[in-house]
Amino acid sequence: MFFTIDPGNGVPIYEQLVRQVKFAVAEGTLKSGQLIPSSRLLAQQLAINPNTINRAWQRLQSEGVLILIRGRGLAVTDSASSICAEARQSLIEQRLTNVLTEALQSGLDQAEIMQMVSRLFQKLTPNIVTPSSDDVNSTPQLRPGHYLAES
Amino acid sequence: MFFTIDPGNGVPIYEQLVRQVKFAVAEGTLKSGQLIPSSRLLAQQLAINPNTINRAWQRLQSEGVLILIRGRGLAVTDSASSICAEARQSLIEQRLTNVLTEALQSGLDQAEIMQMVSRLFQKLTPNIVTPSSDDVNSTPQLRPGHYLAES
Amino acid sequence: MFFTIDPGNGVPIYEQLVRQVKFAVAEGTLKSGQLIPSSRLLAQQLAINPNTINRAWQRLQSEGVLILIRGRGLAVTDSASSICAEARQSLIEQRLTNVLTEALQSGLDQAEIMQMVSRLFQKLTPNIVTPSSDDVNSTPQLRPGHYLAES
Amino acid sequence: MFFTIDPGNGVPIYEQLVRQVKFAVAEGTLKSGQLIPSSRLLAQQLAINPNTINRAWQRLQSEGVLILIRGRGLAVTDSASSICAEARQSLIEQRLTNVLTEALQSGLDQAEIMQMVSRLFQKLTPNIVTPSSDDVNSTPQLRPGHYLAES
DNA sequence: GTGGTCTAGACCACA
DNA sequence: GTGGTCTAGACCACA
Repeated sequence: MFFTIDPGNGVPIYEQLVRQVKFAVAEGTLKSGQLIPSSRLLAQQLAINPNTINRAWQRLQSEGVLILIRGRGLAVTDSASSICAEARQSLIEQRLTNVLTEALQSGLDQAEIMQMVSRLFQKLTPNIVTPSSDDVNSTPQLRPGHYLAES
Repeated sequence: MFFTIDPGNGVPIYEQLVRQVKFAVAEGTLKSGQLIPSSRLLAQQLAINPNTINRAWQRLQSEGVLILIRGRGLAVTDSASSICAEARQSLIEQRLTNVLTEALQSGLDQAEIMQMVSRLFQKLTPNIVTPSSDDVNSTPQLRPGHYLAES
Repeated sequence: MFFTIDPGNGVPIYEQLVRQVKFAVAEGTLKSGQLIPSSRLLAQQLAINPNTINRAWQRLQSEGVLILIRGRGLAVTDSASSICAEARQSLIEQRLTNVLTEALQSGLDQAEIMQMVSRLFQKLTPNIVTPSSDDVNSTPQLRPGHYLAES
Repeated sequence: MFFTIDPGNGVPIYEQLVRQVKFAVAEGTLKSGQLIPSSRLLAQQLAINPNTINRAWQRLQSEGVLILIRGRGLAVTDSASSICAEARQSLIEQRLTNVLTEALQSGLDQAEIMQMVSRLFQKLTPNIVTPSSDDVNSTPQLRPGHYLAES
């Protein structure tokens, strides 16, 4: 499947998994009825503790995103799509609010902050207009090892 | 003095103190040579353990923001101003980068994110020019109980 | 592992630990990726409080020498080697500078000081080539009870 | 008189005073019978607490360097010269031993350390052969504010 | 099992 | 009065 994990970036591993599933569902990459990988299999692939994955999958079950189908595994629920879209929205909003609040409290004003945001976007989004063929896989914001870095 | 603490908001208390000092120095509220409150006094005022404050003050010493003057207390160093201005800049940038990166990875595009940022700013910074009468007391970013909230 | 502590020699215990880790990394004894002993284990072995060890390990984290791998422990970072080599160099230079400066200010001249240094080296490094039989067990610099003594 | 103090350099102020007196006696700058400044006067000049000076003067009395002459003040004893010469010797030796020991334990070898010592001497001792007249007062090791720096 | 945070309190050096 | 160090122990998140 498509999970990338960065232990030691501050965000708990199980949390990283939860977010990635939610984002995939919100985007439509993961659709209702689809099965997600078993904890044992995924644990092997990612070389992490199966307990950690169980924790993530259980969280997603308790939030109604996944449902256990006996003998088959965990599947994406019908309501997952709307749940995840909403979750994504509120998660991002929450985090943005926190950062903007802190930026304001640090003494920066709105104009300065907006300027920083614009500048950072330029760094984060590869030039869409003229992508050279070598460029295809080099979107810096996807660099594994920094996925979801928070600190 | 001017410290506000929110235990239980995820950010360690000592970390909250460290940031507030740095921001105050970056802003110019705290100036070179000034003594910061003694751990015992501040501990009493904030109703927390002096050790917690010591931890913050020591962090600031190790970063060159404060210097110990034996028998007198801790003073802001000469180099603190530039250190803190830089620290503030990189702290905010780092956090903004993380959130924007995550927002992009969640499937939102730059336009959508910018829209969220603008909307959030409207909520965070009450329009000072034409404050509606309902607005008077609702500056959310100053609510102490959520200062520096991160989770 | 290989830590030796001398409480009561003036140098704080946590400081002794910090230096020993840095020196071990600088020498290459501790390599990138290696886990250092857990605070609880080491606390037992050295018969000191785990908090004291935590303090040392945290200092090393804040300096980029160690990194937390959640649930596993603390590992030596990739950049630790260069950081520690540099730290060792500047630490020793700083201390040498202070002592030499003070020696000069005490009224001794360079020749006298150099003579002292040579004489002390003879005492500290037993002649390995032709060890006299009395010498066998008298390598003073390895006496644990004075490791890192400073006062 | 001739005292320079650096609060906040790690070495206690009273200790700085003790050393300066001892070194002055060892050098012959301060001679038997000479009176040293009263704590009240010196405290004013140095802008420090009189208690701190008393502590230094008392230490020197207890070591036989100073003696109280009622109604006149504190005078350098007859035996001070030999006491201080010896004290200077052992103080410097002790400190040198500590630093050299630590340098060896850090993994550096004798040759490397000797090289550092030589290099540092070049930085510390102004060129004696051709002192230009402007140079007279610029011996870097005397820079106040760094006198006796230890950390 | 691993650290991280916090409290409570002792003891010390220094001014 | 000021911090600095250390102990003892609680509670938590994470793997």
